[in-house]
This record gives sequence, C-alpha cells and structure tokens, in this order.
Amino acid sequence: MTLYKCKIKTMQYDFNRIEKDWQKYWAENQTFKASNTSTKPKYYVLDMFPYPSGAGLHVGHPLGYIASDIYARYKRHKGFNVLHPQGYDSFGLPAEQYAIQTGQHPAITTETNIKTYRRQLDQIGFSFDWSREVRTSNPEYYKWTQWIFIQLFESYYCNDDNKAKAIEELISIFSSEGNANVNVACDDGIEIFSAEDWNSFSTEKQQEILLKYRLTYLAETEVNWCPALGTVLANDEIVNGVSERGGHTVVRKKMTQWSMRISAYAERLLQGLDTIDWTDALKETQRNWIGKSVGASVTFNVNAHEDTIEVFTTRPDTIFGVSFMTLAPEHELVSKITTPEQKEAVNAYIEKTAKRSERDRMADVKTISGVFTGAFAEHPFTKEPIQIWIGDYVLASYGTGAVMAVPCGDQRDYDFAKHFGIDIPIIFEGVDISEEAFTGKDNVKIANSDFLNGMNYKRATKRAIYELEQLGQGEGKTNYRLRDAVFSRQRYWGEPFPVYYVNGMPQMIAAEHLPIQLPEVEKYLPTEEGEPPLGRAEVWAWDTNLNTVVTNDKVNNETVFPLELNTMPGWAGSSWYFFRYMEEAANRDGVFASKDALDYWENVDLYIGGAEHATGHLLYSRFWVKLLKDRGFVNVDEPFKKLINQGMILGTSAFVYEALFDEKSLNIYLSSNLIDGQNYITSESSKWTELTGIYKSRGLSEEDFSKVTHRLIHCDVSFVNASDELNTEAFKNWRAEYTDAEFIKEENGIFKVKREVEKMSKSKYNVVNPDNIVKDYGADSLRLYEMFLGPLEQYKPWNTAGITGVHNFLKKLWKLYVGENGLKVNTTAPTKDNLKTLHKTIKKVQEDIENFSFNTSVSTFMIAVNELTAQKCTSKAILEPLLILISPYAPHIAEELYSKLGNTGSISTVAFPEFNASHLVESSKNYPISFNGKMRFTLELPMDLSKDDIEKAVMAHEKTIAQLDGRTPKKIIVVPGKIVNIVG
RNA sequence: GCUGAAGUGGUGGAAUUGGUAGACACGUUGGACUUAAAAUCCAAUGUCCAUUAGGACGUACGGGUUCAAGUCCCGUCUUCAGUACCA
Repeated sequence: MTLYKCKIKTMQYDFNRIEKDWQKYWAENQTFKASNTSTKPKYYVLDMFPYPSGAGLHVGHPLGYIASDIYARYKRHKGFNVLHPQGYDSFGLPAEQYAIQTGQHPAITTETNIKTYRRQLDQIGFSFDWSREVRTSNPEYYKWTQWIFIQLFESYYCNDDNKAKAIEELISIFSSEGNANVNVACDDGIEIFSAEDWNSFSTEKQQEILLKYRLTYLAETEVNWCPALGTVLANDEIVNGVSERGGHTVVRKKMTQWSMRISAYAERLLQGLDTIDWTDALKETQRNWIGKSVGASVTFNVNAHEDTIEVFTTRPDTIFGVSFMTLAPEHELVSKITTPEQKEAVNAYIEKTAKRSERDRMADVKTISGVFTGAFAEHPFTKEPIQIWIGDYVLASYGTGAVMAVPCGDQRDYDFAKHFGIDIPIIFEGVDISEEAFTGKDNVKIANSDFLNGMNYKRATKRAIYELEQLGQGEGKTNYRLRDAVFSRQRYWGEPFPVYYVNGMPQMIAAEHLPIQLPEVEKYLPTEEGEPPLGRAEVWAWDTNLNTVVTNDKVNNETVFPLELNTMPGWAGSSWYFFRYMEEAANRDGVFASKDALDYWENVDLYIGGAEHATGHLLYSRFWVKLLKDRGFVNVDEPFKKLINQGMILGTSAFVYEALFDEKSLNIYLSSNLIDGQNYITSESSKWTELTGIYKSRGLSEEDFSKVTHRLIHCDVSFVNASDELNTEAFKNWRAEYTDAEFIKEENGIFKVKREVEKMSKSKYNVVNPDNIVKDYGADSLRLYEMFLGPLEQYKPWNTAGITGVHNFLKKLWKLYVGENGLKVNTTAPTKDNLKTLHKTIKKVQEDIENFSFNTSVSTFMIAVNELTAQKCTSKAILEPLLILISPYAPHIAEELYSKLGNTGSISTVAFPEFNASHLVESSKNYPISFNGKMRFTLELPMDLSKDDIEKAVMAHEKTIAQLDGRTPKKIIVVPGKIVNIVG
C-alpha cells in the first residue's frame, strides 16, 4: 500500500518540489550571471525596476517581468550573452510616510519590503542576474547620482554645437569676450557684459551669473506645492489638478529650487524619437509633451511707455489681422500699463483669477472673460493703436504670457472680440467669418495686408518675418512647451544634494568626498519653520578643511558651511540605473560603470515597462543619457532601443448590495440578482415577505419600506468563488460591523455578488496575490497563464478561473514524458506527423516570441502537446527539442524533464531547435470549395495538381453538381494551394 | 477639441501577406470511471430555422471595392488612454 502511493507520487507532476529544486540549482550555479567578456553577441533585456512597496507584489506586477524573462531566456537559447538584471527603485514617498506615522527609519521599512519582493520574485523563477542588483537608496549607488548632479552643474549647453560642454569653456569665453555673442541655453533677461566687466566682477557675482547658464541651477520658481504632502510636485506627478499620490490639493507657490535645464535638449529629445523603436502612442505622448511649435516672436511697442510686449505666434502671416492684444492676468506689465480709469476693474479681475485654482480655470473653458487695461500698443507696420486687454485664456506659463489676437483667424480671439465688441478685420480672400473664425491656412490667400496681399501661408510667413527683422521688431522663433524640471523635494527619503552654501551661493562638494549620506533626523516631518525634514538634522554642515560632514554648531561660514536641505526627486536614481547594471558588482568601486562595460553593453536592447512613465522617467532618462554622452562619459544617445509597454492587469472587484435607511446601513445585504437581475424583487415575490420581516426587526414601519435604498459596497474577492457566489460566513467574519449581517439569498439559496473591472488596489479589495497561485498551481502555471490572458500590451482583467486550463496543459505535457511506469521517452524514430508537429511549433513559437505575441505561443504549445499525445509520440528526437521551445515560458518543468531525459546541466543555454521547412511540405490540400464566396464543402486534392486539373476535379464532384443545380458557372477562380470559388 | 489604440460567441481571445471566421482555453451541458466526491477521460457547444439532409444570418453601424472583406477604401457610432484655453 505504502509502496503504491510512493510510486504514484514520484510519477506525478510535483511542481512545488520541481520548482524549488531548480530555483536552488540556478542560484547555486549562478546560471544567469552575465559576463562582460564573451565571444557571443550581447543582448540587454531590462524591466522597469520596482518600488518595493509594503503591500508586496500582486499578480499584475510580474506580467512585464515574465514577458522580458521569456525574451531573455529565448535570446540565451539563440546564442546571445544576455544581461537581464533587476533591482529596486527604493527611495520614495510611502516609506517616508510610514516613517512619519511610526517613527521607523525608512531604510528599515525599505529593507523589509525588499526581502518580501525578493522572495516573491524568486518563486516565479526569473532568470535575473541578481549579482548586479542595484538599490537607488544605497549610498554606494546614490554616490553616483550625486556625481551626475555635479556633472550637470559643471555643464552648460552650447546651441551652436548642439551639445553640453564644461562650464570652464564658458568661463574662458566670458573672460576673453564677454557674453554678447554666446549662443547658449540660459535664463531669460541676463545682462550683457564685456570681458573687462566679467574680469572685474567679484567671485560671487560671477557665480551668480554662471548659475543662469548651468544645466542645473537654483531659481526662484513658481512650483506646485502640495501642503498635505509638505512637498513640491513635478507636473507629471499631478493628475487633474490634484496630487497623483493621495489626491491632495496642489497650489502654486514661489520657492527657491534646483531646476534641470531639460529645455535645452528639447530639440534633440524630439529628434531622437525617430531613431528608437518605441510605440507610436508613446512617441506621440513625448512629442506632445515637448510641444514644438514654429513661428515668430514679435515685439510690440506700448504707446506712452518705454516697455515693449513680446508675443509668440505661429501665424506671423496674419499680422495685419491683429486688432487687440491679450496679456495673462499675471503678466508683469499689467500693473505698469493699466490706466488709472481701468485700475479698479483690472485689479478686481486679477484678484478673481488668482482665487480660482488651475483646475477651475481649466474646467471652465467656455466662459469668456477679460478686462481692458486702457493701454494701447502700436502695430509694427500700420502703427495703428491696438487695445491691450487681459484675459485668463492666456496662460502665464506658456510662451511669453501674451498674445497678439487675430480674431479673423483664431477661434478664441474671435469669441473674445465678439464678446467685447472689438473689430474683426478680414485678412483672407473670400472667406465668410460671420459665424466663426477661419482657422485653416491652406488654399487661402492673404488680403488687406499691404505687402502680404495675395500670398499663400508659406510665403506670407517668410515675408512677414523678414519685414519684422528689418524693423528690429521680431524674428523667426521655435517655441517648446517643455519646461525645465524642478529637481528639489522637501522630503527625507531621497538623495541628498552634494551642495553647501557660501553666502547663499551653492558650492559643489568634490567628487572624491562622495557619497554625502543622508543624516539621521528625529522626525521625518518638515520643521516648524517650514524647512524640509533635513532641517532637523543635527549633523548637517560641511567642513571644507576636513572635507566631511560635521555638527551644525560648527557652522562659522568661513570653513564650515550649511548643507542643502532639499533632497532629489524620485526620478533622479532611475534616470541612469541601466548603466550601473552594466558593471559587475565587484568592479563598481570608483566608477559608475567602467568604460569597458559601457562600451560592451552600449544601451538597453529591450525595455519593458508601463506607459505611465512616458513623460517622467522615460524622458528624464533620455535627457541624462544625452548629457552623459555630451560630456564623454557614455557612448550612446538613447538609453532604450526598443520599448514595450505591458498593459495593466486589472482586478475584478466584487460588490454586494447593502440596504440603507435614512443614509444608514440596515446591515441587510441582497444578492445582486434580486436588485438588478432576472429575479428582481417585487412586493409580490416571496422574498418580499422575508425582506420586510427583517425590516421590521430593524425597527422600520410599513411606510418606511419604500424609503429603503441600496448601495454597492466592495467586498473582498477572496470571499467569492468563480461563479460569483459569496461565502457569507467569511463576509460576516470580515469585520465587526458585519457580524450580525442578514443576507437575502435567491430561491436556490445562492447569494451572488456584482462584478466590475477596476484597477487592482488594496482599497478595492480586489488584489490577487501571486503567492497563493504559485502554491496551488506552480510558478510555471502562473507564468503561462499571465501570458495566455491576452496580448502583452493590452489592459485585461485578472480572472483566476481560467488558470486550470494552463495547469492542465502542464500536466498533459508531463504525461507525455512520464507514465505510471516511469519515463516513456525512447529512441524510436520520429514519424512524419511527429516531425510536422514539432517543426510547425518551432516556426510559430519563434515568430511569436520575436513579435512579442506570447499569448499565441501558449496556444501553440497546447496544440503541439494535444497532437503529440494523440500520435502517442515517445520519440526523444521530438520530445527533447519540444522542451527547449517551452523552456522560456515554463522553465522549471522544462529543466526537470530535460534532466530526466539524461542530460546534465541547465537547459537554459541549449541551442534553440532549427526549423526545417521540408517537414511541413504537404502532398495534398483540403480545398475549401466556395460558391459565390460561401464555403460549401471541402475536397482533398493532391498538392501538385495543375489549375485546370483542380477545376476539372471540382466540377466533376457530385456536391458541385448538386450545388449548381443545373446552372452553368460564369467564372471559376482557382488559387492552387488555397481555395476554389465558383461564381454563378 | 486634438492625438493614439481598440470594438469578433456566455467569457479571455485567435485568424501576421484579402482566401474554410471563432484556433487555444475558460464556462456550460451530457456521458464514462467511482459507494460517493475530487481528479481524469470522452462528446457537444456562434445565433436562428429544420427530425435529418441541410439552410439563413453572423466580426460596432451604414456604404463601397473584389470572384472573395474581421482584414482594403469612405462615412458614422461607441469604449479606453494621453493631452489641452499652447497663441
């Protein structure tokens, strides 16, 4: 008896044992350790590294990792030296907020979370090279993040050569010829100075000026301040006017902040998109974000004032159509030029707009509002006076914060002009603008425009710019929407800046003294004075003699100086981590990655991650890579050659109907079919008696019955089975308030929940944990199932019900190799059918992997196993190559069976089977015979039959004769090897 | 509004160059095995009509091109995502 049981056990597919064994084997043998020296071609497969959150992984997280792992394993089979690393983006807000609540140091929280992540990742069997792991919060890592910051500080952007250069070069230009002729990226409004001026400036003054040219600079900027989080947020961290994390309100506030001059790279970031293999959607998102528009800047003189107003326009050809100008209410000239008579109205308007949040302003697009300032500008050509208005449809943050209004050619200007009764001069030939503006620019000629008359858009634009240049009142200009990126955060858990302040001027700490480690603080909150958390640190001053961090009481502003209190944003560490992986951990001292390593791996060949990083991480990484390239530290222009966005796996939330009276829960719950299903409850149904009985026991009177309402509340998906039935006992035990819940079930005693697809989230109780799936079905089942769910890029709901399908497949696969009496595989010669099945599978799987169509490969494997089982195939010549095909997808079972076949070592680098088309050559074809395009029957005919012979064979067939029923076909289409279609 | 993606059975999805629509799987139904259950195996399963044979309809909707359209063209609708008084 015991013996029998034991035998059965060893013959079964014992996935838990197999997976543990092979994971141990891979770890012990460092199977997936990449080498920096290899005769094989290199291939770099990267995942977006995770932030290790306290909640651990849910089934959605591994989707992209599984896809990249399949690809990495496939490339190893194809003879590549594959780098497939993983690490943690371990600085971030959740650990800090947890620290604020509990006092636990974020480093401890992070360490704990990483352990959980690692355990969860390991059990899925990824082929990561963990020896190269990086953590952004590790001082040995952020040392180099600080180092890159210094490189940015020590660089300026030369527009002539289109690259960043050392700031020393700029200094030498200043000291030899001043700044009058430099063409570089810099702040607006820098005074012009000569070489003599420069050399006579104090060091401080020089530093102040240089700061306006550096690629990272301090500036008083209006920032998105989030009071609830106590920090500044980047534009891409704000969604619909509230913080992406937590949904808190965001206000505008002026602060001195570090900024990154990413705008200097706008054009190169745009051009570079054409050289990389990303989806159109993602490239388009970045293009929109960069927001290039070509046009001209035009300077308008203000009557009776020395000031001028500069505007940007994409339509200089419509310059003669200008009938008024509009300034943003925040525009600096508004207060200067407003006439006394208009002062009151203007101030009231400014006050009104200031009160409205960005969000309100955005939501309320329809209302036209504005106020006349009383001032006039002068048209550059006609010299006519032009009214100057203010209006909140003009944004201070775009262009110059002022527009020349051409109501004839712009709908907003048109609406504004109509609303306030301003002239609408017609400047196009033969257009009707009685109802709306003419906004097109093709197939129309300019009119009433002096020297532009009769010209088309292109010529008129050129001529207008030329004439403006002659007047010195304009030039061709390209404008970008891309703003410089604010780089300071008022947080604790981020990289400290390698910066101290001498008389308010920032100084870099020399690279050899890095890293500057995060100081200890007592609390992780901002200080009472509103300084960032680092303001609480007691050991946070820089001693320039000792070159070390010392206690604050030593600050004398002669040799010991205060250190920067802000920390870097989340995207700092993630903007270069892909280079760190290139270097082996043992050789990382003294370099962020050695030249050899950088030269060997170049850039990421395949990057897989979410599309939500389109305007954040993916843009910033490109920016930093270009800077590093310009300064000679790396050799590549772009970090990620090919990028794939995996779709999110959504949760299937479960809801129950809760009965409410007077806004309060009655603690009565109804099966969803009783509310919105076929078993809708009516006062005639027997359920009504049951329900009203409970109403009464809850103290309701008859009149109250009709006032009872229902609402849907989330319930935990683990209480619900695949048929949407609720485990009512589990629900009762969930929370104290449900202990005496009453359930109204359907006639058959079933209580059904309502289902809805939502984002997977703890708060929606729809999170499915991969741990249980791995325990119940195994990692290989999880891997296959996540791929089988649908196309990688698509958003799709998780539904555990279907996992039995792939699990059964693995059992069938196992049974193909192992029977009750042990291994079934032998050296029998393969049959023709065996070979056909194998080679058709090789071809399809190879194509699928290269097209990232992983879902269809899984079907292909199922078909192959179904066919080989039906063929009773036992041939090693077939079954061994089949394992290699499956190994990228289900590596554990593949390794186990491969070793059972008598092989030693891992299957992971065994060559991928060669496809041989000769096995797929057919001698006959089952032709579909169509009549007028409709398939009626099929007919097996030899493959080598000529067109005429096929036609003869088909026409002679009895079913053809029956179909035609005496008619003579008009036409017979024969496509040999494909179809026959009879028309008539 | 603009940009991008997508609409196929009860469900997830397949059909890569126009050529047998619905592969593969889930679910459902029926059957075998079992004292029973689980597991496993077999069969059926787009909708409608028909006892069968077979037929009609069918890839969001309306047109078109073609011997042949899920696939190509024109128009419309819907959903999802990104973005937006961008001058």
